[in-house]
Amino acid sequence: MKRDSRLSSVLHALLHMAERGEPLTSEHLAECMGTNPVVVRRTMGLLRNVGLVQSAKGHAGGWSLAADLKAVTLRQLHEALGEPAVFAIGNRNENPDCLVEQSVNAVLDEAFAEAEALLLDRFGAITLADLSAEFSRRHAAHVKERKRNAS
Amino acid sequence: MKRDSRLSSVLHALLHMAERGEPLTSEHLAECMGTNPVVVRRTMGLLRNVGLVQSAKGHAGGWSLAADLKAVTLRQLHEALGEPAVFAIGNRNENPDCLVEQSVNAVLDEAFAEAEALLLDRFGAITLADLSAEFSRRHAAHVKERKRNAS
DNA sequence: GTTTCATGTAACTTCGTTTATTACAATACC
DNA sequence: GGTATTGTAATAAACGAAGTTACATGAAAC
Repeated sequence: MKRDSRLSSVLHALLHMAERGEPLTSEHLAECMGTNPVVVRRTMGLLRNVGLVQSAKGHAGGWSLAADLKAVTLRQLHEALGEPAVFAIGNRNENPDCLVEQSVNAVLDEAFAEAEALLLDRFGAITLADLSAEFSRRHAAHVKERKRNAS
Repeated sequence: MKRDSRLSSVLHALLHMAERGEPLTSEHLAECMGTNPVVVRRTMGLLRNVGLVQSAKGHAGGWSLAADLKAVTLRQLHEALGEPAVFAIGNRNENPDCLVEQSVNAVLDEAFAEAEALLLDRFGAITLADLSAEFSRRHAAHVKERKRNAS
């Protein structure tokens, strides 16, 4: 089953944008994410629709953040991407006549709903600032490690 | 995103098998599930591999339950099906060099792991007997409703 | 023992979805 | 004006899941 990795992609892109501070072109982002500039524009366009980023054409144009890192949650991003299906597993038929299947669906749906609620709740509690902090932590550890190896 | 509905399918099939008590052919099951006999054999074969059902060739052959309804959990079935990916969302690259992406992955993975643990936990607590009971409840309600409408 | 019914399984095809690509219009800056 | 960049439609490619065909195997009926 092929997974939707757009959330992961945009997070990657947004953090790079936050690091840099100047607009990054679709081409640059595409290269750094191993994809295509048009795909980047399509995806980032969804974030622009809800005001999370802005884009500029022409010289020195590109994409830049339009919101405070502390104010953007993963849940917002998930919603901006159109709330794609969370699960790769599901019912065969959502509205079956068969009572057996209806029973199966009801029980499965409940379990899925709980797990989805938990996930979205977690997403709602994680901000871009949290991710940025996680990066800083890893970056510091990385630098320290490199230093140790060099000496 | 296309979902893997095999868990839903096999539950449907297993409950029908439990209702009937006699072996059901792949063809019968396929018809009642809106699919193909070969697909049924492929899928049920996975359950046979772990001893949950048995199959018989020839006249009066077919598929029948080989375990107690109370002893079979959804989690076992999920495992028997090869533990297919639960989520339709995931990381773009599981082992990136980029520290930014590593940070993103780490945070996302943690959230997914929690939600998956919850789901599998729920699956572990639901048996075929529970589903059968749910069906009986719905069946009784259905019969009652039909009676009421007829009078 | 031959016919019929059913599973077992490999190989192939079809289908739907997602992603990538091409192409070109629109716009901003120098 | 020329160049860099986004915006977007249309198309192609890639992929995986499901469906299908074909045939071998085995068990029961007659």
